[in-house]
Amino acid sequence: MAKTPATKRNGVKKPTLKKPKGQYHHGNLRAAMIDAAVVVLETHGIEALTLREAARRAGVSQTAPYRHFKNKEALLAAVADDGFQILVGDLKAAALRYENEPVDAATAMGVAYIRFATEQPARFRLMFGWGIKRRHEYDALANVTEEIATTIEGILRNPALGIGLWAAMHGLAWLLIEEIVDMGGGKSALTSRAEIILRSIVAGFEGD
Amino acid sequence: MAKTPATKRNGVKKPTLKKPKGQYHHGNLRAAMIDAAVVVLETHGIEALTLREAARRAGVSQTAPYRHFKNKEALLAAVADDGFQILVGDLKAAALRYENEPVDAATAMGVAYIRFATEQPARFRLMFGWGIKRRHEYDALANVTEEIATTIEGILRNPALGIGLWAAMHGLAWLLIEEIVDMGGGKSALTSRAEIILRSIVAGFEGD
DNA sequence: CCTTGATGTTAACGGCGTCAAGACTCAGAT
DNA sequence: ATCTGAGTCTTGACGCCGTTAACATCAAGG
Repeated sequence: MAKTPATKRNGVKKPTLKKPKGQYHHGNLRAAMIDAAVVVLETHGIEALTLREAARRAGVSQTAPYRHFKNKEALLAAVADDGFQILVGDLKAAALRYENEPVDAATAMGVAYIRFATEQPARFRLMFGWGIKRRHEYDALANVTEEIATTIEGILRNPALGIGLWAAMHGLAWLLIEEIVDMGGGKSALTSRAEIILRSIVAGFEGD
Repeated sequence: MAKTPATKRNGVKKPTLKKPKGQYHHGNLRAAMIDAAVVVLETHGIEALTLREAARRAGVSQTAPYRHFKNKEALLAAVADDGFQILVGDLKAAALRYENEPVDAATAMGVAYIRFATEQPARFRLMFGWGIKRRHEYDALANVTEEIATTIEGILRNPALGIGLWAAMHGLAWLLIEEIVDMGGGKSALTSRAEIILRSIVAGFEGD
């Protein structure tokens, strides 16, 4: 949904985090909870992300969030959806830079995908590692994953292979953030090596 | 480590589950805990997998497992490692069926990978969705992922692309079990469609 | 001003992971 | 035969968690 973006990609100001003390109402607790959740997620991992901790950081009591989220899962869904909005924006931007050049466009999308994952690994895991039934209970999530699929498919000459491209991007991202494979070097080395792999996969698709 | 397999792949008998009642000692609590954990995992999902529940199913008190596992995470690691042993066996068997035919062998491995994931999705998620630091704290896990990597690389003419193949297999498996993409049809249709995608990726690698 | 609905607080419940202290069992040394 | 000690399991307790119920506060419109 991301009705309230709260903090932009490189947000200049964070309008709402802690409740103005002395005031009974917070003002924008929903957004503040999402922000707090994202911070906890990336700094202390998902196991440290508890409803109570996020509420503490927002400066409200532990049960206040229930006015804005049905339960903990709903907060996680909001955080995930927020991330998906950013991701889909990144992917579209990457594709747009190489119109009519499928191989370059697909490779750029893959690089963007992997950059997102490595920059916010915990959030990325939350977005995709969630168990089955959940996802379909939140319309926003189902919609945005659909959007990613069509974005990817729109790049290739043979859209049916979109799944393959997504799978390759996703698998590579996942193996990297879980540190199951490592590709040596710093961040730039990682990106360039990932690009090589992605390009060879895409080339296979495009018959080049 | 999987020192005590407890239940074989298609285990004919389960020697140890509940503690023989009236007896003080269980006899094989470590294996029984792993078995119980696997059952809970696949029937009620990972969020239902608690130390106390597994202990209940094994018929012991909630703290008995601490004699065999340092903490909950150690139990999960054992379950994961058990799964990895099965997976690596499946992969090697698939590769062995098509010696000297890289494309077929790699495709077969991919199919085996996806079959494992779709047959035991919760366990598969546990094995790979674990957060970073953990994995390196358990030698067995680091070793077996290494083994998978070399198994995959051994198939291709250009071993450097092993990462790409693993990524493709893994990503496809993940998108399927999370039901982010669906490939229609029943199980056999899924397998055959997955095979097509995998083959086109592998073909790109092998320059065929 | 007074009602009303939205938003926040306090108190409490059961379940969880974990620790500390004690009870049971059994193999081997005396 | 008995003692002993290591290994195993139990009971009891602690703090944290998600969640609910009952109550308090605030903002806005009649």
